[in-house]
Amino acid sequence: MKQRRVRFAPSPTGPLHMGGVRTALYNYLYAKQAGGKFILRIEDTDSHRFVPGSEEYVIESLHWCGIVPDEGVDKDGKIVETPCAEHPHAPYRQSQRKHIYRKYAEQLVSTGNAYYAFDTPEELDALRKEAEAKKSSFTYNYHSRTSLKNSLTLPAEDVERRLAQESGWTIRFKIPENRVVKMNDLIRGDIEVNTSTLDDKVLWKRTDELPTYHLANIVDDYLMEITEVIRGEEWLPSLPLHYLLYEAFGWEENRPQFAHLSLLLKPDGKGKLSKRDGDRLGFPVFPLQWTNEDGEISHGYREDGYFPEAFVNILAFLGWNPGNEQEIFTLEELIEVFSLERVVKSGARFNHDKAKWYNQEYLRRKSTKELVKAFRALEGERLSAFDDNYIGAAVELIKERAYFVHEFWNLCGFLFEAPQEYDPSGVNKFWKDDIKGIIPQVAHFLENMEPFSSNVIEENLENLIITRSWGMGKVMNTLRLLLVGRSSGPGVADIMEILGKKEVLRRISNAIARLG
RNA sequence: GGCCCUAUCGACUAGUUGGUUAGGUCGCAACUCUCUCAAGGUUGAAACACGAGUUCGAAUCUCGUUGGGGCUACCA
Repeated sequence: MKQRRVRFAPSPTGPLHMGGVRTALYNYLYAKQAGGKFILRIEDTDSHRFVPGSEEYVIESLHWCGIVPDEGVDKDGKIVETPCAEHPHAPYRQSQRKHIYRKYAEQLVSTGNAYYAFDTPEELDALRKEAEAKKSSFTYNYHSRTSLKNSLTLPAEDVERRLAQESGWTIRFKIPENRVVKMNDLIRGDIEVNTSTLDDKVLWKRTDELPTYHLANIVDDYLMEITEVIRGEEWLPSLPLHYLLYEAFGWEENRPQFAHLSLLLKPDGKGKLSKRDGDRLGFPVFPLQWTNEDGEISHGYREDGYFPEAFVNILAFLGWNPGNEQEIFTLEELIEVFSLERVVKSGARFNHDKAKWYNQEYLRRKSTKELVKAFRALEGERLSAFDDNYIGAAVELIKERAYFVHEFWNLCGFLFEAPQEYDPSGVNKFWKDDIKGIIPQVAHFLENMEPFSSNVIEENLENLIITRSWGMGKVMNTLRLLLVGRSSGPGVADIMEILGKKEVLRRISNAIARLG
């Protein structure tokens, strides 16, 4: 079997959305499992919508996820522009392949599969508005093209003159009339469409003298020897055109197989997931943070504290499952078990809670060493006076209660800074006259405790409290309040062990002094 | 409007050759553990969109309806 070659082909019109990352991921998994190549190609044939920085954003996003292209991007993370052994099909940016497409577009005209059209955008707009007024719609097709300005209707000399004189003309594909195109999709099975419902799509644009997606895409997939096209469902309606193009070029033998992925839907309401949903519902829709030209910041999974492994896992399970009950998969494991047959056909709704759960699962799987490093990266200054062992003990105490590393400080900051104030409702509830007499006795008892370890503290303290009939809850909750300033948190004995005897006694006496 | 795709708990989904108490995960609830809050453990509520048809028997096959999604640009 020949080598599998798949591609991810985003257009640089802004930040890559998580749905795009999922498409890239599925392509990557498919390629890696088959021992094939994953290619990145930049489809920048729309000069008007180009957004600076989006190409770099795509590459950085994929890199963060560990979805690294085999072809199209060099070791420095740049799109390859000149062919070499590893990147034989360069350039991988379509704007730099313009000369290639022109030839193929004209080939289609000469074989009668396409024609020059001279209608201006304004003329076509007018026709659309006119049709709209009559509650119908204008379509450039077998029916209407006979009455429009193109090389099919105009005399040959007129066409010659226009091609020579006029700067603007487009090339349109001549969709055959009343034929059934039989297609196959790896996920959806057989699909049939009658060509009479299709329109004569523009293949070559007059406005920026570049091919449209349809032409560039087919030519590049052919030239780059792509074997499977795994892309979003929004392309399904143009699949018949793409089939027809392969046929018109005589490339049917080399036509890739297609797989159309369902779209990611809004968590609530209607429609597909969009940029705005993230801000509205409080979760990121982009892998990495993005700042647009107006300075507006969109959240990114990376900056919001998601681990890339978790993000990849979340994406993989949005529209695919392994068929068993395992939910946590590394990239390597996903490569092993992924299959297009198990991709779900209907759209998947993103769920923020489940995404957080995934991150929590990955957080729990991290070693203390890794978490200490991540914690330091986030809270460097506040932790600088403490060594890794101390921070490690703190992390181990609270890691089970966190979804994200950025929650660590709130969960265990009291181990690094003595409380500045005491939760008023806790004070109100616990700091009563009887306990005021008990706490100094407890402090005195702790002074002589050796070793000052969680188990010893727990056991002895419990004995003391029970013997004196003080009440476990009352004493322990008060101690927690005095030690950390709050009435909730980890076990008191565990907190004491990490703080150490000296600090514990200091905090208790400070608290007594402060609270009176 | 037209064309195409799609339809199982609130969400993600299993259920690939028709026969299951329709399973799992997130979330939710209760109980439990417990010095608090989490976490953990146990349990529970929760779904085959609807209508025909085929069949002894349909979540599963067929048709229709309805819902959802996409496309309908000289955007991708």
